[in-house]
Amino acid sequence: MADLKRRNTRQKDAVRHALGEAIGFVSAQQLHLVLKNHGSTIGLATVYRALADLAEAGEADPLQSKDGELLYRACTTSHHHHLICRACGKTVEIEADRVEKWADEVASEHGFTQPSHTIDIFGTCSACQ
Amino acid sequence: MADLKRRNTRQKDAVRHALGEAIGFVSAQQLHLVLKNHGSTIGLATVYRALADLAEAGEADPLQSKDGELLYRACTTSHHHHLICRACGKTVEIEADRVEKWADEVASEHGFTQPSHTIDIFGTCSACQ
DNA sequence: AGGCTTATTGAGAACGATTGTCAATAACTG
DNA sequence: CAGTTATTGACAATCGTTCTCAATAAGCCT
Ligand SMILES: [Zn+2]
Ligand SMILES: [Zn+2]
Ligand SMILES: [Zn+2]
Ligand SMILES: [Zn+2]
Repeated sequence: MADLKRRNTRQKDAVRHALGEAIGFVSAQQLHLVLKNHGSTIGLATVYRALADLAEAGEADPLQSKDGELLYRACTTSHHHHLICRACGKTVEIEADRVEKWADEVASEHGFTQPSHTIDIFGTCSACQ
Repeated sequence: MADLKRRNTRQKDAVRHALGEAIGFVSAQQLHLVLKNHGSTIGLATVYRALADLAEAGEADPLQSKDGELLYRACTTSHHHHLICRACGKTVEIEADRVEKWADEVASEHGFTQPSHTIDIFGTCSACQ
């Protein structure tokens, strides 16, 4: 389990940048297409690996889409949740200590430890009515 | 769009029953294996179709697992959420009007309509510590 | 700058969950 | 019971993701 030394590569930076430009949550395949269209020769597997790394580093938030795809979004590092437009993907970050506390309380009330949670809100944004 | 007439089949009943026996959330493949082990000759595709039907009818709750699998559980028909043990899958149904209201308010505060949400709590249950 | 070590890349194969195809079967109707 | 057609089951096909592995290039040390 000797931790391996991470290297900074031009590819990982490209993924980070493309993710930052994206509007809402995007898939690895979408990002790969965008990068290709911009002239990059980056491989699809590399995009998958870079996104997984960014998510582990807290630089990206992962989201299981309704149809089983794994989507990512560039995010602030503090814990938060998302309000997502079903039509255009526009996303608002949500913070609510009350709900965080509620989730942990529910867990401990039932004798569950090491609580974590998944909370996402969906809707149609004002521009997409 | 002529709605087609649903038929009651022995296979769908078998899936419904097997789902009821299951401990927590289970996958179509798991149910298929269980049914096979009990002597059934049901096809895998049929299990997938039956579960999708049950979910649409509100008789089962779907859950996207962390690793992209679609899991199901026999549930009450009223709206609720789940507290799930990461180790053994034991599941507790949670109802909390406060949180329901909060989610809808967050949506409307940001101009989002037709709100819906995904809320799941995970932890390690007392038996699995 | 030059050379060494090894993490990272990219192309393609492999994988696993899910869905589509289609002839055979079996629910319902009357 | 006979006719209509929704449903079944075996298999192929799809799709997102991961694996494999030889080639490349970061980081490090002269
Ligand atoms: Zn929108
Ligand atoms: Zn939270
Ligand atoms: Zn448990
Ligand atoms: Zn709810």
